[in-house]
Amino acid sequence: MMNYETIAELLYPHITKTPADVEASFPARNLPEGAKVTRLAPSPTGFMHFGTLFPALVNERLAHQSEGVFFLRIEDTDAKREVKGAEEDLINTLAYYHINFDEGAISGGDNGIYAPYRQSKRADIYQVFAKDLIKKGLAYPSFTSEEEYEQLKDVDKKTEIKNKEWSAEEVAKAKEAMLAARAITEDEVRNNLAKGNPFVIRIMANGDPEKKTPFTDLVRGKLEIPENDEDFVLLKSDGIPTYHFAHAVDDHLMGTTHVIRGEEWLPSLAKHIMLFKYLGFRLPKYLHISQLMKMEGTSKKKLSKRDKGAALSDYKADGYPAESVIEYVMTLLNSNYEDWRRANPTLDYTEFPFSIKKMSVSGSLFDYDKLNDVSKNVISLMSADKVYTDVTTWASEYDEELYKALSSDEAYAKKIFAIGRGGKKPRKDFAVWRDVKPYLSFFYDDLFTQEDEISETFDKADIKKALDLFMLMYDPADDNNAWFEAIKRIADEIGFASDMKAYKQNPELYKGNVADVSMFLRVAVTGKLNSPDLYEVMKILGYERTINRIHKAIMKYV
RNA sequence: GGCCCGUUGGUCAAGCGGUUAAGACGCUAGCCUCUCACGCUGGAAACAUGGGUUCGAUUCCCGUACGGGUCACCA
Repeated sequence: MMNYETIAELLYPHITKTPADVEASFPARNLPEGAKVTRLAPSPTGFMHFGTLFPALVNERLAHQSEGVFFLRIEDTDAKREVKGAEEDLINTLAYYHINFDEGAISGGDNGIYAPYRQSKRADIYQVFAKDLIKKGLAYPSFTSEEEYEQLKDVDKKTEIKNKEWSAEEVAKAKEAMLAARAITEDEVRNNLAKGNPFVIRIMANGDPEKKTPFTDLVRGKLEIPENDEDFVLLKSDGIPTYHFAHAVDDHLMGTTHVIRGEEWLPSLAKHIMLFKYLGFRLPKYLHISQLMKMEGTSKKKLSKRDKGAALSDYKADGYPAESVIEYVMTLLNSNYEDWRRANPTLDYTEFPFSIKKMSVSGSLFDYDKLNDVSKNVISLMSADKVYTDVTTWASEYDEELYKALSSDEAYAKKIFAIGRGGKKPRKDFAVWRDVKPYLSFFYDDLFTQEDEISETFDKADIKKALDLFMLMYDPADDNNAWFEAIKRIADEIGFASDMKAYKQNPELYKGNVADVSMFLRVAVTGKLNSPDLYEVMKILGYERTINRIHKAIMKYV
């Protein structure tokens, strides 16, 4: 007869608290009915990527929309994989995308009554529960010799598993070994401890995978989960828990009501259900978000950290405003978000009634075209001041030349950004701040380049004459109409059609039309065949700069 | 390989037993227009497959195929 009580004491003599003691020090939350408590629980093993932002936003919305609590817990249970600076990057990046926490491991500190929020600092808490499970015969220690342990550390588990195909025999064999390990005796424990052999704590799984547990996932609906029969590890040999154990203990203690995570966790659900049962905890609600995919050749693949577009820093570098990225994520998360946005173009996204029911069950494919379109819309609704501020901030970090130009004359730059902005049909020139420079470089003499030339089909004499005439006729005091009337007169003067309708009916009667005349001017003034409204452009450039540009162009035809 | 999840146009996605199967992005024709960017009006383009259940299946059930996930002292 095994004495579980004794084994537990041998293993954890320094743990004197009971689960009840721990529970008492972490009282339940006092929140209004229906308030959701959610959390983001990242592990600091790399830099922020899109796949973290995705569930982060769901967690944040669901909590704050229900007057609940959203907290940050750092799952730093794997010292080997920990990356320096990752936690800081995580917090900064989340803040950049307006993901704000009510409590947790915020900016280096611990903010909240359930502290600590870093799992590496909670070892004793987990051990209290582990010890209790051992006492109850629901978990047991599993020793490895020092050599075996060293070997274990060298194995590249990830590639090994990836390449392994599990035969039925192997599975049966592993199971047998597991059963043998359960029968560890008090003496064996004593001996191993005396030798200083490291040990892990495993759960004593009593599930039968043939039996299915009905389970309801908030996005996926009714599922059938096979019971767990695997004696998975609860505490690693360093005394730190695995994800599974930490999840059960922490989310219980911290009062998480909704566990929102990626669907890659679905297969582990059986373990978690078992743990909550063994520990006597009430199961939280679960919501498994479908994975974000990317196109690789002809098939879809999980968007992994290394993929282009996965690192959130890429979006910042390209100059996607944070608002655009959030907006795009919202469209991915709730299928009716775009309809709502059309109906409420100026409301903040936080006003949107986020609904779990409208979340996608199948994975979504990351689509740059769509992101760009969303971003263009977002930017088109910004004020010129906001655009100026954002572009300048971006340029200060990524484009010194542009930064210098913009900051040299704030009022001038704002006038440029005001073109076609604020009306019912705003221009949509920018998807990213990177687009800004090529768009407005001609406004600055230092950045001006002659990009396009007038087609050879036009007579150079005509071009010169048109430009000459404009020099004479241009009156910066003219309004848009008067300005255009002048161009029409020039057209008539050089044998081009001033009336487009007449031109279209008999194009052979003319050498060209007003649009062509405008084009001559546009190429002279902006160096490009395409630009925003020329009248506006000239007004912003100012009389002198406009005339200078035209003068220079004329010189080419002399 | 075992287990789990999924499958509506190129992409995202409404739909919840009877629909001309929405909408968005992209592509495309045209209109508007001093060019561009907008905007407007159109167009091409889809229910993976086989069997049930049913008067009737995109919708419900089963199989098949395909795709994805997962099987660590990682999360």
